[in-house]
Amino acid sequence: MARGRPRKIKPEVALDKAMNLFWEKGYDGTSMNDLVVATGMAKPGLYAAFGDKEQFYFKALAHYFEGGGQKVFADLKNSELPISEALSQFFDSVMNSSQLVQGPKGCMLINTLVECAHKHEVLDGLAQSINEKRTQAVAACFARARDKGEIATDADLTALTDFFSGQALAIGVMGRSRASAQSIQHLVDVAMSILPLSANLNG
Amino acid sequence: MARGRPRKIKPEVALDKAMNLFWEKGYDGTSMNDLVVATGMAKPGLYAAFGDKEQFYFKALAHYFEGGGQKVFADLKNSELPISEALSQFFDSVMNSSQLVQGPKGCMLINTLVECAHKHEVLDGLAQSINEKRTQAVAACFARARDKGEIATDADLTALTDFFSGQALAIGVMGRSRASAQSIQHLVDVAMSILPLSANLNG
DNA sequence: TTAATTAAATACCGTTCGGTACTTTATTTA
DNA sequence: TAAATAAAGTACCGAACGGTATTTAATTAA
Repeated sequence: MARGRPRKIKPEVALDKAMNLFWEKGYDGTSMNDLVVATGMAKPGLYAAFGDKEQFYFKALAHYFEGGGQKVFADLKNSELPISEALSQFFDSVMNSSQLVQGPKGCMLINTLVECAHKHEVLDGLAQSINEKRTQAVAACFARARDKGEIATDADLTALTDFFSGQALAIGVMGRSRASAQSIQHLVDVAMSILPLSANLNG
Repeated sequence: MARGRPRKIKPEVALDKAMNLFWEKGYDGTSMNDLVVATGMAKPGLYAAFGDKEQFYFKALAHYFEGGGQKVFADLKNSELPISEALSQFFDSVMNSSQLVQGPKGCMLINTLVECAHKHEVLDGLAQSINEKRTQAVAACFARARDKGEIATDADLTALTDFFSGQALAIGVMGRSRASAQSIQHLVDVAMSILPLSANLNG
């Protein structure tokens, strides 16, 4: 066993609680004292475990991605389902995450891009990288669909990718601003109705 | 003429400069001292003219709406153009405003919804109200198009409204996070390609 | 049982925050 | 020219901020 006084709180548990607080209240809106209360760790312990506030937020955002988007994006990228079903599953995941009834609202990535990425180079780098991963997952999904003959060969896959990837941004803002579940579903339904337009009619 | 020492700065000019600063740096990211520097007014003058920080931001957001969205929404609502052209103009305006090369980035309404609306009831009220006005303008546009016979009578206008109104949210986040103009244009192009699906084929 | 180790806990640092009291200056009216 | 008015300018308030030095408590290795 490790020497010295044992930890009262597992750092991974503290990080998860910190993530939820940053998610809900944002970077500037969350003070280190708020984090002390939320995690149960004393302030010097937080600095020892996670570094300064910027590094702490960075780790919280990385944890957010690892606990959610990473798998969702991989599922989309690797799905063997028809593209309409793969995208439906993707949007279901995005909606579920952005509309949690209790706890933080919206998408922490989008909150970061809007609130604080432009002021913290390090956070901007991570946020942009996660943002690109989502777009790349959608792109991979369309490339696969084209290879499988589901999509017309003359369809503009880049434009379709930008469109479907961008819908996640709208969903995140709607979740954050407590739009009705119905209106979010409407947005997704209409967006999905694009797909038949691009279908390979010879397939 | 007014008695007493004359104003060094016109309040309307100061409000416009304050709006730009709030737009760029957000509520928590903008300090009263920042506003003193940006407006050229001393701090007690700001409080006398605009109230406390929350009231100041409220007036800045209202000014933002009056100087942009209000006209854009009215144009969309009252446009006699075919709906495809009316919506194209609407999206052009939204893109232009969200992609300003110099100055604030993104859409101040969306920045407000994401960053601070949930923490300030008064700001939330105004932001929600502007948000609804955009959706109502899109709805009015579709209702008119239906009355003119441009849209199939069985089309789901509510869903189409939520979809097109929601695209503005995606555009705002993309502008804020410095997405390429091309990717934003892609999103709009694909979204607009929805319209023929809803067209009245007998019209 | 003692020394070494590690974390908890407290108390504090200088800075910046939103907000205001007070003094000074410029102008109009009497 | 004197009184009244209104804004500018300065200086400051207590509180909260991010961050840290120091002491205390709990555990393991010797």
